[in-house]
Amino acid sequence: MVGIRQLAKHLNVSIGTVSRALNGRPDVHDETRKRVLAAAKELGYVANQSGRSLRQGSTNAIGFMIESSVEATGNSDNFFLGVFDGVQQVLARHHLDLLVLPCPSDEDPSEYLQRMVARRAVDAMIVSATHRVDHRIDLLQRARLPFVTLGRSTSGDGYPWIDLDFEGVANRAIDRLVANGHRRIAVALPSNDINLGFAFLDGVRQALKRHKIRYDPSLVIRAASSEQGGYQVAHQLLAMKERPTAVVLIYELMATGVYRRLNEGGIVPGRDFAVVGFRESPMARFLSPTLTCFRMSLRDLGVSLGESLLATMPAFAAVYPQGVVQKIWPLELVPGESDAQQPVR
Amino acid sequence: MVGIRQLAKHLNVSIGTVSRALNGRPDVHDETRKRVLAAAKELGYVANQSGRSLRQGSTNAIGFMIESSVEATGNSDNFFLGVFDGVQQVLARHHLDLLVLPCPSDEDPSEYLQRMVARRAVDAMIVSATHRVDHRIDLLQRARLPFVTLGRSTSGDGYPWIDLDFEGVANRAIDRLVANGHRRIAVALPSNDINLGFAFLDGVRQALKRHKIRYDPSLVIRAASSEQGGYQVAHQLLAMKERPTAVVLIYELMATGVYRRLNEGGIVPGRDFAVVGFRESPMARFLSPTLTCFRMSLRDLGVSLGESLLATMPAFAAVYPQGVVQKIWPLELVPGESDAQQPVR
DNA sequence: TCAGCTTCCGGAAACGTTTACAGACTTTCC
DNA sequence: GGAAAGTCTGTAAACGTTTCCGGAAGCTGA
Repeated sequence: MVGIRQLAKHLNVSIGTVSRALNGRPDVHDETRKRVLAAAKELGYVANQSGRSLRQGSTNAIGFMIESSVEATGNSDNFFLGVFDGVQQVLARHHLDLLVLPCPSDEDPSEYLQRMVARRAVDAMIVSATHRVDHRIDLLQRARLPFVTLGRSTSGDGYPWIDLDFEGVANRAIDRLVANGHRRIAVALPSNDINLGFAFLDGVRQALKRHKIRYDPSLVIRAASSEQGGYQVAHQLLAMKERPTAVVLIYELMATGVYRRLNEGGIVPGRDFAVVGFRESPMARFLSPTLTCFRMSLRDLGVSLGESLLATMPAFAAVYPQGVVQKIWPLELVPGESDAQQPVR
Repeated sequence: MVGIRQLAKHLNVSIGTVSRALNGRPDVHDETRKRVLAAAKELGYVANQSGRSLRQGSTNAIGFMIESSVEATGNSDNFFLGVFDGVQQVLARHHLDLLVLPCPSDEDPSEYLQRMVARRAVDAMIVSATHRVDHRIDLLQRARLPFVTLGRSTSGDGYPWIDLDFEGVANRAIDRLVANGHRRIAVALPSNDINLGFAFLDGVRQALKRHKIRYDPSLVIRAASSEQGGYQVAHQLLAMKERPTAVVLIYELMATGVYRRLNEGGIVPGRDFAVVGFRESPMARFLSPTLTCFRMSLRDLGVSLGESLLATMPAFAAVYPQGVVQKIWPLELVPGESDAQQPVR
């Protein structure tokens, strides 16, 4: 493989000149720069990343930590692919690369992150699926590694985050259901302590209070973020003595499972039982009757994450002067038929 | 941040000794090693990856290239999450990390790969979604970077791959449909030149030949790997003058779209029109009537990919002496109701 | 003419590791 | 008792790049 030395020798210039030429430094003759660029292309030279980052102390890469276990992260129906694309769109403007770091399902997320940070393989991080208390945030702050989280947490202080508007979604979902005459409304929540569950529940309780409906903890069902989780939620609800007439789901993947269980019981969503889903996923678009849910642009979310991250990196702060971004990401209501009907009394 | 120098000074030993102790070299006193390990943990020292890989010429990381665009890859993100987990299980045994490299949707995959290879950020690569002719394979061979592809290609020569058994799946799907009395069978294929489309079509034509059914190119519909793609396939089929009685789908994401279009036309899958899907995805499990499709373990596939990759890496060839692995990955038939009925004549 | 400025380039140090080598000390064996 | 072997450690070079620094050459203006 050709290194900068071979390239320099081939051109009869010093390696310093080659480096300056390739990095767009002003103090190199235009003619020389052209020759260097041409030769680099011809010989297929690309700077060795290890050498470069050792010298510069930066890697020109940013990391996006996800979890391999769908259960843990919650989002799944092609959620991440869309977000990656948005992030990369921003990073490409600055010749930064995106490395996705999937935490193995059998490793502790904090330890995994610790390893990745310590390796200094990336200059900054996007961390998804934040928990109520999330040591990863302290860890990143201690390490002084720029980061943005996708989701909030009670840990850490004054760090940048972007969080889907779980609170708003819950509020609007309840509002719609109440407007349709429902009073006994169940909620499906995550089974772990991922933060979005708390935000969602907050929204639910706010809305119930506004509508002067007593909050009944027995109507909160915890389940996994999966089709099966949704099935179990519906199953539990149907088995209740005082059966609720509606359910609000926190995970996009739950909707199909809920529909399946309802169908098995001969119960038609939107006629006999109201369902409000979360994200309008490709899967949700298929359901019949159509699911009332909430729409967002994954790509735009990715762009926003990328820009917020750059804003926290000293090297780019001038270009993205937003400072510490803390943003609630809005979702747009997509009215469907699944919550259209009054409950049967 | 603490480097090996600070650690050495803190322990009053040389940096050489620290390095040897941490890397498990035999020529260091047990007592010393313990002290070093303890101090490293206490000070939170982890070797800087850039320095290490610069010296060793290897990065202790392997890359997994995917494409951000679902359309291009054909797989949903839950497909990859499962595979990642399997790969990591193998890599963890050798302290290798997995970096997922998502090719932006607006960048040419070969150029993206070229960049990643040239950066020398990984020691080896797994490349997914291979095309009929795929320059990435030549590129990797020229660069002498160990790699495995998920999917075959006509490019390159004697390189390791693992490919889902598209041919076998197509054969079995057709067999079942023919056994159920179908003769006019449509096939949904990818709209691009991804290799799996060719393998699938080969299988279809083999099976048709065995059953002495003429192959009718007009029954081959090309569409995107998505719910919408499936919808369009069904739409086209229903509009045909000589309407087929069955369809075999190549992408897991298509099934829901096909069902939706059939439902709209008041056509019941498995009664009025037969459908055979591809992978048994979480989504597929929900469909009603149940979808006839094919099951595989994503995690096992990941493990196999990981082991095949290590077998091609000189440093691990002794541990994984399989040599160049070329493996057809089997899928298990999951009989459903969607193809159960004889066609209406 | 020459001091001062600008433009361009080469030389060399530095980044943080690993590892070959040499050497100090201890043990073994005749 | 001394040579040989074994055990452990320190020293220093090397990996490929970027960047500071000094200096050569060309230009400007008095």
